[in-house]
Amino acid sequence: MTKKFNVVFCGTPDFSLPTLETLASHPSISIVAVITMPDRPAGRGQELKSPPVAEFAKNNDLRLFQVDNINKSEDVLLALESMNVDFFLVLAFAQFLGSRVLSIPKLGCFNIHTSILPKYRGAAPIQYALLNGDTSTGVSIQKMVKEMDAGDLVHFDEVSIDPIDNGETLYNKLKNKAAQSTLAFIDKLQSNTIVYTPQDVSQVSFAPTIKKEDGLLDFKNSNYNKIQNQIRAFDPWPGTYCFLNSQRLKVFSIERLTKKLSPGETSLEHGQLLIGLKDCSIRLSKIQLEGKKVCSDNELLNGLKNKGGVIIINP
RNA sequence: CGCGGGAUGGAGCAGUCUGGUAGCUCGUCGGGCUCAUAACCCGAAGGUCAUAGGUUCAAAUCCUAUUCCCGCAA
Repeated sequence: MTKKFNVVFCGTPDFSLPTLETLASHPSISIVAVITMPDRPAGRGQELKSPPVAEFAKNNDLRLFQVDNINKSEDVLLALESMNVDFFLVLAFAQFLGSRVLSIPKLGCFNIHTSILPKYRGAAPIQYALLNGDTSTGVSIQKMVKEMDAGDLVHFDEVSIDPIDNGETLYNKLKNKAAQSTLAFIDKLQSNTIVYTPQDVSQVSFAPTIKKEDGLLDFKNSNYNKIQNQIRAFDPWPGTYCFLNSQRLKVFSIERLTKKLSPGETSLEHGQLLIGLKDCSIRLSKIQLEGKKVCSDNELLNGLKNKGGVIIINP
């Protein structure tokens, strides 16, 4: 009879679901607890919403804890300490685990990270891979230590980044790959073939949290690749934007043109919205004015002819 | 009840404040001019003005309620 592992799963958004489902249906895994963030007001109506992981736990009768800060939740810590846990699996949890939590499970806490460590430690590895125009990234599983994303690697899988990938498609690729990597990791645990590989400290890079303002397009000081990668990386969140006569204008796709414009210069031709970059000029082909729907530059300009001129401003 | 914008021919928008004949830029269809064109000219079709009530001689416009879409914020 094979050993059955007692596992605690920590995660919050939909990103965690395939992996959680994989665990839940694995014959060698017994999920003894699921930890996630509390319900929060979300969306336009500010209605209280449960995180996807909480929904899953409720629907599958898993023991669920929803806490803001696990390190300060004494009752949860005591409960976890009494459970004879083999290991924690942490994926997109949005909380830091302190040393007391790390010491609870016998085998340790393992974190699934969406880059190949030591590259892109931090909160936004997916976006940074796209921002930098990387052609591949991956999923790492590391044994957690007190320093963020700095633990020994126990497993990793590579994932290719195609030119058409954006934040959403890469997110989905990695979401599913994380579940596969988890299976491979469990196999290693069962066969006792885990190798702990320290990270090469000289190769460390960081991917700090993305802020909404990071989506501001600076046409004047950017070249084509930078703008293109920015749009890819931040699609669909947080989105990229500039300003059209003081109104926010989201940019969804651009086209490269041979037309020569000086950096930052705007021009209207044949119903197209053009702007110069450092190395070429582009057309803003799919855009959205605040309060409006996504449409083409042509459609937007048709409507604007009833109003005034058009200027793109980058504050 | 977090803040704000919006719903008008197939598309994007004016018109609403100050009630009185449905308008603009496109697209579509037909014709003309071109070697030709995303060019230009002429003509045509196409709209229960989101929904339901109310006020009025008269409502896209004012009042009330509802539905849906979107930006911010998280």
